[in-house]
Amino acid sequence: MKISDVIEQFLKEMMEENDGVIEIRRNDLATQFHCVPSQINYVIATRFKNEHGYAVDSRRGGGGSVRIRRVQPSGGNIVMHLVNHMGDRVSYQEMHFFLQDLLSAGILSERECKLLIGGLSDRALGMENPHRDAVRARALKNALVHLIS
Amino acid sequence: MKISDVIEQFLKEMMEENDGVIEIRRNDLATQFHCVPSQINYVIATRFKNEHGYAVDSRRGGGGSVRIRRVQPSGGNIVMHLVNHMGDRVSYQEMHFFLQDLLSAGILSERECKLLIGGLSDRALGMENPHRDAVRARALKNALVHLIS
DNA sequence: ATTGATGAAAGTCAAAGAAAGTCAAAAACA
DNA sequence: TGTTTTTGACTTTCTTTGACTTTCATCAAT
Repeated sequence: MKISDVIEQFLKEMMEENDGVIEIRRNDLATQFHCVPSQINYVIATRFKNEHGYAVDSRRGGGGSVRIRRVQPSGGNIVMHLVNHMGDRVSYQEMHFFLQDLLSAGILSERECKLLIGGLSDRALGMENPHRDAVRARALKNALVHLIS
Repeated sequence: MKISDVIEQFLKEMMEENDGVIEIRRNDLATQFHCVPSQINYVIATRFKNEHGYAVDSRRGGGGSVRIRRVQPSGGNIVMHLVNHMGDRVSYQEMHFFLQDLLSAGILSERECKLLIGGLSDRALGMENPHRDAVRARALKNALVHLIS
C-alpha cells in the first residue's frame, strides 16, 4: 500500500466524520505518517483537486495550517458538472457562458456573477494569453468549488 | 489560535462596545496577554492599518497610551475608499482583511467573500510573487468596482 | 523660570522561530 | 519506457521576541 493512498484515505475518513471539513498541520501529519512534509503537498495536489470536489486553502507562518473542504451534495452537481467540463483554459467569453448557466440555474446571483466578471476580466488579470486563460480557468474553478463547499 | 489574532479580536470587540474609539496602555495589554510589548505594535501594524479604516495615534513617556479609532470614510462609499487605498499589491492575507471589512460593513455577503477568497487565493492564481500580489490587487479592485457600477 | 536627571511610557528593527510551498532528482512501479 | 511516488534541499510567508531608541512628564537643583 502506497503511503500516499494511506494518507488520502485517512484524510477522507477524517472528513467523513467531520462534516466535510478538515484542518491539518502539514508537519504534524508528515510526522504521524513518517514521511517528508512535501509528501502531504503531493497527496493534496493529486487527490484533492477542484475537479474532484475539494477546495483547499492554507496559511503559512506561525500558527499556519491547511484546510480542505468537500463540496456539499446539495446543489453541487450542476457546479461540478461545469467545473469538470471547463478544461484548463477558459476565455472571457466562455466564462460568460458558464456564468449565464449558473445564473439561470439560480446557483449564482447577479451580484456574484458581476464579481467574477469584473475580477476575472482580461483587464483585471493583465497577463497575456495563453497564460491568462489558464489563470482564469483555475481561478474560476477555485471560486466555484470554494463557494459550494 | 494565534496570540496576534486573539489580541486583534479583543481590541475589535472592545471597539464595538466603545463607539469606535479605544485607548490602551501597550505594556498593560502585553502583560494581560503574556506577550512582549512589541507584539502589540505588530498587531496594530498588521490589523489596524489606515486602509482598513483605522487611525492610530499615541503618546510616549509617562502616562502615555495608544489610541485607535474607526474612521468613517467620508462620502459614504466604503468600497471606493478601500479600492483607492489598496495599493498595487495585495497579499492573500491582506485580501482577507479587506473582505472582512466589507463583510462587517454589510457590503458583501458571506458567499460573495467566499467566491473571492477561493478565486483569488495563491492556489488559484498559481504564479509567483511579486506578480501574484499584483494580479490579485488588480482583480480584487476590478471585481469590487464592477460590482458597484 | 531654567536646567538636568530620572523613570515611565511607546517605537523600531532585525533576528529567530514556525509554519507551508516549490521543484526537480531519485526511486519505484506498471 | 513512461508514469507515478518519494525525498530533500531550498524558499516564502507570517509571527514572536528582545535589544536598543525615542519621547514625555515630573521633580530636584540651580
